[in-house]
Amino acid sequence: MISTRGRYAIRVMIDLAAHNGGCVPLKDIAARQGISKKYLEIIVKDMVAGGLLVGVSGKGGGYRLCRAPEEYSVGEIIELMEGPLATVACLMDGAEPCPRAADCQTLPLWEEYRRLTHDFFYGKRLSDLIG
Amino acid sequence: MISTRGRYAIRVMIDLAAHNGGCVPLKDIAARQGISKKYLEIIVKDMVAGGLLVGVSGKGGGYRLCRAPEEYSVGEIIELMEGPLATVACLMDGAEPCPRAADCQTLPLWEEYRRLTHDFFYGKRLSDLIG
DNA sequence: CTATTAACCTACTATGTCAATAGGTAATTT
DNA sequence: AAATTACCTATTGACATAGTAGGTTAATAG
Repeated sequence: MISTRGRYAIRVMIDLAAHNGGCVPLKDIAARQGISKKYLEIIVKDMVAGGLLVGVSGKGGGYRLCRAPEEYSVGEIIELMEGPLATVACLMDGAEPCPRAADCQTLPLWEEYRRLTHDFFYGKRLSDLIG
Repeated sequence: MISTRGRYAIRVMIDLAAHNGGCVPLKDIAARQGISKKYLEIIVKDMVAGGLLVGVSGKGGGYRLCRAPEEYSVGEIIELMEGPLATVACLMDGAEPCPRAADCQTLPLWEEYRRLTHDFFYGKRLSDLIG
C-alpha cells in the first residue's frame, strides 16, 4: 500500500508542474493541497536530496522542478519516497537470498507481479497526470 | 507490500493441494515450510474462519482444502489475509470519501493500478502455482 | 477408558513504521 | 535590519508486524 510519503510527493510534483518553472513556497503548496506544511518539509527534503527538486532559500524562494514533467517517471518518485517497488521482502535489493528460492513455488508469482508494477509506474510520466 | 500473513497462507494452500484431499497436521506443514507452527496457527485460524480450509481435531486430524485448487483465486486468499487490495487509503471500502476526490489528479492513477492488481491476482488460481 | 494427537483459544511482547508535531537555525531578498 | 523561506534535529502517539507462551477442547487409536 502506498503511503502518504509517496502520494504527497506526487501531489507536490503536480503542483509544481502547474506553476511552470517558477519558485513556489512550500507554504502555498501545503495550503492548496491541504497538507500539514511541517510534514511536507520532511518529504520535500528527501525529494531535494533525491534530485527531484531544487530548493531556493530566502524571500522569493521556494521549490521548483529541475526537469521537464515528461522527464519524470511516477515510478522513480514512488521508489525514492517509499523504497523499492518490491512486493515481498525476498525481492528487495540487498536482501539476503532466501535459501528456499530455488524451489519456491510462490516466487515466480511475486516476480511477475513486481514486473507488472514496475512497468506500470515507470511507464507513467508526471506529464501524464496533468490536465 | 505483501506480508507474511498472505505469503504463508498461500504456501499452506500449496502444501495442502500437494497432499490431495487428505488431512495434513499443521506440525508437518510448519516443518516442511520452515515456518513457526505457533505463528501459523494464527494464520490458519483465519483461513478456516474465511472458508478456505477445514480443520479436523484429534488424532489423524489436520487441515484440508474444501475446494479443488482451480476453485481458489490467489486474490481471494490475499484479500482474506491482508485486507482489501487497495493501493491507497482513499480507495478502501468503507473509507470516508475524500473531499478532494472530484478533482484529484492522482486518483485515476491509483484506480488504474488497483484494477491492474485486482485483475492480476484474481486471474491467478491456486492450481496455477503448482508444478 | 486412557493416552495421544491435534486443533483451537486468549493473552502478551518486541520491533518498527506512519504521520505527524515542535522548536529552532541558516540563507537570501527587499 | 526585517521579513521570508528553506533547512535541521528531535520527539510523539497510534498502529501493524511477526512472532511467543501457555492453556483448553475435540477426536481417535490402542
